[in-house]
Amino acid sequence: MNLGERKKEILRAVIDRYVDTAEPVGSKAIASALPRSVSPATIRNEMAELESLGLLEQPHTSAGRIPTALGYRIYVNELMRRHRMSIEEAEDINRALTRRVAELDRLISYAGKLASRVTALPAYALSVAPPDVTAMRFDLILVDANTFIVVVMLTGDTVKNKLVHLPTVVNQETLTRLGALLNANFTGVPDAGITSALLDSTARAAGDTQGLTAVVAEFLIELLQAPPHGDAHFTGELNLFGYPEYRDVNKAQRLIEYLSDESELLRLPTPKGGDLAKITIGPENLAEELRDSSVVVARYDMGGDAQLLLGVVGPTRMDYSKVITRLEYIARGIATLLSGEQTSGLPPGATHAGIPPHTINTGQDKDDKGQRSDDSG
Amino acid sequence: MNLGERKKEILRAVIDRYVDTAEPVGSKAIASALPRSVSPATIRNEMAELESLGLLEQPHTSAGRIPTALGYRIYVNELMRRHRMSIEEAEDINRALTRRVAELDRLISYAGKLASRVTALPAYALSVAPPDVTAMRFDLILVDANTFIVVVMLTGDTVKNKLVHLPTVVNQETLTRLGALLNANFTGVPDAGITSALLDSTARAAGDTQGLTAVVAEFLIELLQAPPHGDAHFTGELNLFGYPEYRDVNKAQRLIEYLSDESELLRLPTPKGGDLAKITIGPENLAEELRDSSVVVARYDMGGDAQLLLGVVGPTRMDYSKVITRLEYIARGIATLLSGEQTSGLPPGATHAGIPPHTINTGQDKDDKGQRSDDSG
DNA sequence: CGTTAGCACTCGCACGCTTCGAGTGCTAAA
DNA sequence: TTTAGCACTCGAAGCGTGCGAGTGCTAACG
Repeated sequence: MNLGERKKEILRAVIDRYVDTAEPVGSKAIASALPRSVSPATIRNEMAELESLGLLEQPHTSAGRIPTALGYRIYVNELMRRHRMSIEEAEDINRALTRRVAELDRLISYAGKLASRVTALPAYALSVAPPDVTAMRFDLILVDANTFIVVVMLTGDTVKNKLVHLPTVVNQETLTRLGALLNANFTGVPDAGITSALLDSTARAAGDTQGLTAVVAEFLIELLQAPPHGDAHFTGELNLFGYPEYRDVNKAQRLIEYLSDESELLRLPTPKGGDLAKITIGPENLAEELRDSSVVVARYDMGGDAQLLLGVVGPTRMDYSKVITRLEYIARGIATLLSGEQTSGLPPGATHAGIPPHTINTGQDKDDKGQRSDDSG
Repeated sequence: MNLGERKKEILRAVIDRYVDTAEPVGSKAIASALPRSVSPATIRNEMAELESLGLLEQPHTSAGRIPTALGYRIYVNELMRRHRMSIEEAEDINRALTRRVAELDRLISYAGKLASRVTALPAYALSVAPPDVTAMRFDLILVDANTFIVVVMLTGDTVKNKLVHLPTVVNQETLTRLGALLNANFTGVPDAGITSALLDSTARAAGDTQGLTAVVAEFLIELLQAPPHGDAHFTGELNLFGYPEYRDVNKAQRLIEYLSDESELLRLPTPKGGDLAKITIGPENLAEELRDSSVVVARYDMGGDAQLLLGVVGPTRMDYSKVITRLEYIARGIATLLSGEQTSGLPPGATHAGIPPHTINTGQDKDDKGQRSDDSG
């Protein structure tokens, strides 16, 4: 899209103002907002052209203009000024992050909450685990005659346990033997590798006639499959009601219901390749339910194939620049926390001063001509 | 409150209808709804008296009547017909319950979801654990030179674990000794019993110079304190928007925000003494935020001091009878699942046929004259 | 030829008025 | 004590009007 310089300024001004007020903006307002002094009439002519290019539209004759999805696209790809967080804000986030160092699950969900808070939008957080989670070691702990605990350590420093009550009596010997066999046969084995043949042979070798092997295997399979590809958390739904575009409660409700389904979250747009973030505007969304909302997602790679995805959903009229900056900042902070020391104190990469300027990547899948911009001012 | 028979019928009729329609009900509607045939004028006279008794009110002069909080109170205590669930409904709930047998946390939270679904109201579920959770056994598992897993089994068949990375090297010997000492010194000890003197002596005896004892103790304290008195789950917020009394989004939002705070959930009204359920109507609520909503909560004792609380929050105009029946049914089902077999299949006490008629206890703390009724008609 | 002033026109919105009807209280008769 | 009749109240819905923000078009200007 090659627009004249003035058209760009006008489009940007219209969007900036519309993002602020949620009301159609007229020629007069733009005229007084532009640095160069032009008359409203000139603006009107330009706006008429921007409209015929499909970047602006009028809700009705006699109203001002509002941006179309395409208009936002151009804005995001070419026009948007990179938002810089204030030091206070960065410190606020840092403080929120340092306070919480807990298990992965909680940290991820907390990231979502934090994102929601700082963007004033509903947010979600996904940790996309490497698809090849496997067990690393097994321990079976005899508690009493018919109770034992299975402790399974998985790749990624995750430990899970389960208390098993049996209708029959177990002895330490069987348990020890089974433990050794599990460690020998089941570590490093993916979901699909757990065949009934393997189960049978293990059970026989362990002298297990009580189905212990099956119980453990079932638990293991549950662990390997359970979060299909990671944890999904969605929070901050209520923020939606703060925006006039969701004044219609049913509309908001439909959206929230859609997003409350974990499996849908996993299907949301994801930044691919070298992109750190992805903005999907209104009708660019594949899901019907998102067609008049936008999704902004930041990705952070946590070593291996593990990724952290942190996203928000909101009206197409959102402050993409602020949102994306904040999401990236949090994702980076969380990821560094995870990969770095377990001790508290924010890792250097996540301090305000330490953030390097970085690419805004706002890939759009269909008819994405690969525009990218590194607008640093 | 001693009302004439006809006044009771009228009050009941007004409430039944208002619960249905959410609109002021007039004399004519009542006249045609009552079994005995009376003219609207008579009803009007009676309604005027009910109004002067403070049981009904008029939103404005020329509208019909709506019940006051006191009116609901009388209704709930004396007039309400006990709702009987249909077999289909009971089976629906049974089915939902049998499908889910998981860890306590999840089961409780699932109970909330289910309650919310069957009542079409926001719901919460609390498992109020006996205040005396303690550790029952410890196991320390050496993973590699500077990593080990702590497995703690708590009262109530809960098992928790934590992976500990150390900056230094541990050996199996230290770990074994520490494990034995933990089992000797820390089992059955409540939160407050974990003194630094105990820590010191244990560490010394174990030959622990690396602070392992402290790490484990910290984890233990976290476990013993963490859920101040159990887990709280709140779900189904969105249901609120289905009711005209929460058409004002801000009002709904305030309520939801209030209830999203776990610590507030713990402070909600609780059935005490012999009561199985408690209904708190509008201004009877202590919390300002609940003053124009009602809370219905069912309790189920799960052996020991452990309780399951299952509640919903909604407009004062709610179908108390249906709601209370359903909550009790679910609470009973869940509690039986928990205390009963781990295997699936609903315990006998929770089948439809098996539910004995039981007391409706709708205690009201202030000026509760102890009315109770076992209206089984 | 781009820019701008002027002007007629459009159209949503807020305001005030009217009508309608459900429901009431009161009175007087059954 | 109940009921028919009646005047009255008052919110909700419908309708016309005026207002104002904003537009597109035309014609003049540099």
